[in-house]
Amino acid sequence: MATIYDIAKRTGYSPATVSKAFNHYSDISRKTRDHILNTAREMGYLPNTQARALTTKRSWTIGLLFLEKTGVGLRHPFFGGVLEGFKQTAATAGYDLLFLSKDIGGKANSYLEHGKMRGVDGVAVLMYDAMDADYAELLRGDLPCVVLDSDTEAAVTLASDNAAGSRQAIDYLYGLGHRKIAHIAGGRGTFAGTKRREGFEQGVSEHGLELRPEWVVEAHFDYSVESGYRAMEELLRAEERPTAVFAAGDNLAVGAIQAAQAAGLHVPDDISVIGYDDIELARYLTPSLTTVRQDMAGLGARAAQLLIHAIENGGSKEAVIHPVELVVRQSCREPNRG
Amino acid sequence: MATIYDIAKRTGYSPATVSKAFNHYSDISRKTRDHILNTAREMGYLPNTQARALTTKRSWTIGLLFLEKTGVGLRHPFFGGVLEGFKQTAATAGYDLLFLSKDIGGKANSYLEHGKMRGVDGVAVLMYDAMDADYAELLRGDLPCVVLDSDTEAAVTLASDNAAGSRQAIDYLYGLGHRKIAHIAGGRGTFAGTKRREGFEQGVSEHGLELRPEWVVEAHFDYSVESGYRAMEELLRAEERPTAVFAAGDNLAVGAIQAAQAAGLHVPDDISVIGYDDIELARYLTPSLTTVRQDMAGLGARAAQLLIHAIENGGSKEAVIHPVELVVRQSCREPNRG
DNA sequence: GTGAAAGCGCTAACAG
DNA sequence: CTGTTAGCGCTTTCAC
Repeated sequence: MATIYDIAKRTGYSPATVSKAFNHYSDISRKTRDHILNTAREMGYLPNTQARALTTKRSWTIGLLFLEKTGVGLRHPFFGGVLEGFKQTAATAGYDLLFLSKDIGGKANSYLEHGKMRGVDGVAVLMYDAMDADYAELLRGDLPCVVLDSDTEAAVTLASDNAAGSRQAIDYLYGLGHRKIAHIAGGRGTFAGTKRREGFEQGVSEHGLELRPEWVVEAHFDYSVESGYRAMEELLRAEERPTAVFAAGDNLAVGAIQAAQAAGLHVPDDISVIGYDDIELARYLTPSLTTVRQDMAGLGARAAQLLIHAIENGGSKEAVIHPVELVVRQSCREPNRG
Repeated sequence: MATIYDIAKRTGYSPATVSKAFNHYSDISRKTRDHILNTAREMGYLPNTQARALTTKRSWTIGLLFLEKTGVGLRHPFFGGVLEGFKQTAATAGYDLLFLSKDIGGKANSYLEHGKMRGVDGVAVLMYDAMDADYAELLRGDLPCVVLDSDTEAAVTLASDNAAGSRQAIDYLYGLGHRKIAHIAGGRGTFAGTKRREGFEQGVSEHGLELRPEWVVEAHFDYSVESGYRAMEELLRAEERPTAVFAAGDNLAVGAIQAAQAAGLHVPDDISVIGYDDIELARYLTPSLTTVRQDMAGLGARAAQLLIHAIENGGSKEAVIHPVELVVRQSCREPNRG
């Protein structure tokens, strides 16, 4: 691999001048620059980012944090969408993405250590476990961070408008005539889950509806179809059956619908179900799923912007809210007047 | 950040000795090593991987290649699963994962350039576009590569047993009594799609079944639900309607079922549908989807092993086949004898 | 067992 | 405008 020394030798300039040519320094003649750049191209020169990072203390790398528990993170369509948006925006700004783990071949022992060893410029926490001490350590550290769906004050924060989304869902169900509304919650320890539950409770109480404890069941925190299925089974054991269910995620809603059908109920005739996310499949289910759409790619892109801004300009630890949108399809209808 | 010089100063040893202590050199006394390691820990020392990579020419980084077209790669549950398995295995072996793009802030112009600039030790091609010249350039380059679902001879290759999977699907349908079997293919330019189509054709002809051209429709290469929907619409316009459809992906199958239902058909009573992948949702659909299961996490893990082996031992460009498994659920039944 | 010295490829003052 | 020098943090001969 050619180095700037090779180019220097070939062009007759010094390595320093060659370096300047690549870094768009102004104090270099246009002619010299072109000459250098051209021969660099001829020689197939590629800058060595490691060497550059060593002196500049800037790696142009962003660390990515996902929950490491199996089946939770990358497998979920929501995070796939977010990651895609994030990656796109980061790449355009010149940043590469590197996954952070706490145990990388036994070398690093925490996310923070891993990030520092690798010299990442910042880290994006796309999914976290609030119970995880390593996550807290990371936020305490001095790396710029953006955290998705969190309310930490230790970092820039980006959340989808969980409260408003839940409210819209409840308002919609209420508008259809539902008075017995249940909730499949996203699991404690999940910021989004908590916010959506709060939104649910608030909506229900503002409409003066009854809020039965047995109408709120907590799914496992993985937002999986299976968790939704189980939660719905539990819901259906309630003394009085709700006429509508607001699930804190589309996967949960899918499981819920499945469980309802397995119990001999028809959705939406016997029970309405509304989800949250708007995953690709939502529109193709039977019945197609009414849900609160999160702009996944947009969230990812915004997260990347926020992090990059924090990296490049420092700046405050703001908390940004990203809007959501109710998507009406066919899994809800007016309740049975039976 | 503490460096080995700081540790050297503090312990009284030289930087060279400190370095040796970390790298498990044998010519260093146990006592010295422990002393160095302990004070390193006290000082919160973390090795700088960039500096190390600069001298060793080894970054312990693997480049990851996904199709960059929106909505195709990361969003697909199959790749989420594969990536998860890959990540896990790579991390255990001490490798970090970095996404490769062809245009990183206008600096690199191809995957190969990007990988070389970053000094990755190898690259995993998890999804590719055979038409993409940059992909070909990458394989021609001197970086160790593993390619998923490909038959290139320029790299280690790992494919799920597409032929056998398709055969199992066809055999199963035949066994149920189907004689008019259609195929929604995964799109030209996709190795897996091609193999599955071949498996289909072979199975059909070996059973002596009619192979009508209008019973094979090519979906868009993105394996999306929408593509499946469109393909099924086309299939249903055929002069004679098939009694069963083998779709080259679960997403395609979901779309196909949806389209069938929209056309007033009942699955599986009027038409059977079988998929390929076994995504999480498959079991929760109505009807639950009979499909050919790919071991996503296993594929990812195996891909990582193969690549790491190639990196560390060089070795031949073998082609590995990963087994699949038919999962019978409720989207297929014996054809209507009407 | 240990250390001195050189070098990986690049950038950042500072001179000229 | 261009070049000299020093150094980023680490590893690697090769002496001792």
